Amino acid sequence: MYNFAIKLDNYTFMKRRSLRHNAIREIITNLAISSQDQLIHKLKEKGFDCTQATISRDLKFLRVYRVADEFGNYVYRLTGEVKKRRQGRLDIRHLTDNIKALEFSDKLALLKTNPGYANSVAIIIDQVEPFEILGTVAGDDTILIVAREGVPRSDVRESVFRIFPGMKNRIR
Amino acid sequence: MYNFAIKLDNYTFMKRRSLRHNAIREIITNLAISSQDQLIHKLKEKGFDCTQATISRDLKFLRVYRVADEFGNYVYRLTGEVKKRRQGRLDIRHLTDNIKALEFSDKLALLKTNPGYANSVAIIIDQVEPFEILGTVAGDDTILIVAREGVPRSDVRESVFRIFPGMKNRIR
DNA sequence: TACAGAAATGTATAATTTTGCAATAAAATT
DNA sequence: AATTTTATTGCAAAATTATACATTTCTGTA
Repeated sequence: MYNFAIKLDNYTFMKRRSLRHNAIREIITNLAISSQDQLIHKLKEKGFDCTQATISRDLKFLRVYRVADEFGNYVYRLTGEVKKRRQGRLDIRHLTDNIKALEFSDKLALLKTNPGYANSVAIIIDQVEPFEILGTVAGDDTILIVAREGVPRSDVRESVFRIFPGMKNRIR
Repeated sequence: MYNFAIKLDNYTFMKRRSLRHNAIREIITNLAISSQDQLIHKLKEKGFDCTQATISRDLKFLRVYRVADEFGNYVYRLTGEVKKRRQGRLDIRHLTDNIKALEFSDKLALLKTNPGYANSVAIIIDQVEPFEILGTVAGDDTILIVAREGVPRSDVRESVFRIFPGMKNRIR
C-alpha cells in the first residue's frame, strides 16, 4: 500500500530548521525587528534556541534583508514584500535635484524624475494644490500632470517652478 | 516663443551628495556590488571620493538593502526594484487578490488596487504587452491604463481579465 | 563679506553580520 | 545495525556596517 498524497499540516515531522524558518517569517512580518539579536530573543519565546550565526544563515537562506524604514530605523523584510507608503518631511531642494525634465504633450504635462522619486514629488504638488493643476498621477519616475481646462502650458510650467524654484537654475 | 519641452541635463548645480546618490543607483543597478568597500572603489572611478561611513549613510537614505542572490552571494538592491521573478500562477493569483476595481473614464482605464500593489500589477501588464494596451502608469494604488487608439473599452477589459483571470469571479 | 545655523562628511569606534572550521545531528546506504 | 555521507550548528574570529562626535562645507541673511 502506497501513499500518493502526503499531507503536511502536521508540523511534528517538519525539520527543526524549517520550523524555525517559519517562525522567523512570522516574526519579521508582524514585528519591527532590527537586529539578529532581537530575533534570537523572539525565537526563544517561541521555543527556538539557537545562536546568532545560525540566524545569519537562516536570513541568507530566506533572502530576508534589512532596510531603513520611514523613521530611519532598520527593519528586516521578506523579499517581495510590498513596501509601505512613505510620508513625512520631504526636502524640496533635495527633490528638485531629482527632477530631470518637464515636458508637454497635448494637454498633459510630464514631469520626469530619477527612479523612485515621482511619488515624493507628486505628493508635494498635491499638497500645494496649485489652481492651474487639476491633479497628478505618479509612477516610479514619471508624473502625469493634468491641467485645469483652459490653462495654458506656460501657466502650468510656472506653477511647477513656483513649487520647485531650483529647477530654473538648471535650465540652460 | 515658448519652450514646450524643457531639458534639465545640466548637473552643474546639483549638490554633491545628490550626484553621488545618482551614481550609487546607477552602479548597483548595473553591477553586482556586495560590500560598501566595493562601492567606494566604483565611485572613485566615477570621480566620487568618500569614506565608508558616508556610503553607509547614503545607502540608508536611499533605502538600499543587501540580500542574498540566487548564487548565495550578497548584492545590493534598490528598494522597489523591478523583480524578474518568474511569473507563476501564485504571483498572478496573489496580485489578483489585491485588485479592487476596473473603471473607465473617457479613453482611460483605471485599475484600483490595494495600497502598494499598483506597481507590481502594472509590471505584469507591461510584461504581457497586450496589443490593446499602449502603456500604463502606476501610482501607489491606482494604475492608469492607456488603450491603443480605436480599441473599445470592452477589449481593454477583456485583455485585463485575460491576464488576471481571477478577477471575473470577484468583479461584477 | 561676515555671520549663524543647518547639512554633510571624516575619524575612530562600536555594533552587527558573516564565515571557516570542528563538532554534532540527520539521512542514506549497505 | 553499522557505516558512510550529507546537512546543520556552535564557536570564535574576520569582515562588514552603523554611529557618536568633531570638523568642514554649504545656505541663507544682514
